[in-house]
Amino acid sequence: MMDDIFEEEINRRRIFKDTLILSPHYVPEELPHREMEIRDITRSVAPALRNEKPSNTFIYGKTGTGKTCVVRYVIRKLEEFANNPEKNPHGIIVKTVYMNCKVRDTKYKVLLKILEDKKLNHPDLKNTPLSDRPQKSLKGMDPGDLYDRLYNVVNSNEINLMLVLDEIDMVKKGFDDLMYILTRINDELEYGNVSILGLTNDMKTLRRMDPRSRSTLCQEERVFKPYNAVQLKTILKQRIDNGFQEGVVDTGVVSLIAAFAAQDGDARYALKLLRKAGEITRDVGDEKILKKHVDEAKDAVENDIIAEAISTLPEHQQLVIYSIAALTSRGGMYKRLSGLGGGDLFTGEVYETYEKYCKLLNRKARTIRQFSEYLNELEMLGLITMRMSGKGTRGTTRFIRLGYSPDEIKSILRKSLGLEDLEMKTPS
DNA sequence: CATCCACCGGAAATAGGGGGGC
DNA sequence: GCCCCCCTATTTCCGGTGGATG
Repeated sequence: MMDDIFEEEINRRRIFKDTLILSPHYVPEELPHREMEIRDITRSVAPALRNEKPSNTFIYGKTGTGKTCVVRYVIRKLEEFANNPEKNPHGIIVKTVYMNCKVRDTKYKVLLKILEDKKLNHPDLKNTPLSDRPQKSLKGMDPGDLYDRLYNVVNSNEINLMLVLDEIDMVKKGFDDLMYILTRINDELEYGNVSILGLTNDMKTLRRMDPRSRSTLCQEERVFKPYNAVQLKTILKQRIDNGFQEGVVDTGVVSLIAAFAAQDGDARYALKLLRKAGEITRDVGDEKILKKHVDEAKDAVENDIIAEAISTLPEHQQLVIYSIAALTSRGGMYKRLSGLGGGDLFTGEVYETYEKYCKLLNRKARTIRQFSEYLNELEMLGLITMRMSGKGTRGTTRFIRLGYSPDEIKSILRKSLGLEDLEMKTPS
């Protein structure tokens, strides 16, 4: 009897139906407004089913425009097709390896990931890369050997191998060499082939690329446009139907979320907002999502994004950004000198502060050369912005400015750096 | 105009963690 | 165990750069 009351209560306040559907990695069965892109990429990839090498394809689109989703969808379908004996009576072998180059950021790591992938070490295959390695790792092997292993497994099994390199712009070391290796292997292979799908959200990638790498990678190009508000609404509705209980999300709320996300055309952001708004609604015990929940969710999501970015940074980069935050709230030299309200800092003063925090925490400070790299990386992450000094300063320096509120950043970092008790002793 | 400043960023050198092969 | 190779991260070296200074 009491259980009934509990259950009734639980059901009444139930907001979600299936949170998995709202997770960022979920690939739905239907991808609204990407039908054309799916068709194009399927066409690019399909020759593999005839044992022909697909064109290497370069896909550009800002975050949240569905690149990863579409590509994963297509390669999943491709493999399903290839693994179905009725549809693929000749048993043509198609393998796809997906990787995110944020983690595999060098030629070597990319090669390792390919060779250690389960799909290339399947027991049905001959000459698998790991067959003579009891420790199941190829770390430390010479790149020439890695190349031979790749050649052998592809050649002796006549594999149509498709590599998906997501965030390909993050490959810094050996990118051109990697592209070269992957083209050369096609020339040398007697059977099978290797093709590349490269995804990026950074247009500058193309400019930076060696022309030869570019022509290798960009045999075909696709651009994904940002979603508009109407399209975002369809996407949200689709997830709401399966992810939320009925009646929890009104159309007004959908429009509101779509409008926020339409500024960048970012579907991932829209889904994050939706999910967060649902969580907030559930936690306060309301029955449906209200406008105020969405507003609150917006702040929370933005905060989460920064907190996530900062807390996964290496320690020294955390120290750098902490120094910037500390100086920003204290004013910085520019403000002191000019009396203007700008929050800009000089490279030099930030470095000095960084050194002081290092001393405080008994860490060895990196040299200024390395420090300068850290600044560049922080800028790429959007945590700070920099511009070259113009008139009014001595020499060339960079003005550094925090992208977010210094207090937020300090409080996130104080814990992870263990600065809580030491803060008072900070030298000025 | 010469020179200095304060920093930038490429390249080579070095350190340190693994591993192979004998 | 020894010698050598590879990888990554960091330091060292050094030739710029754009403006300020005198």
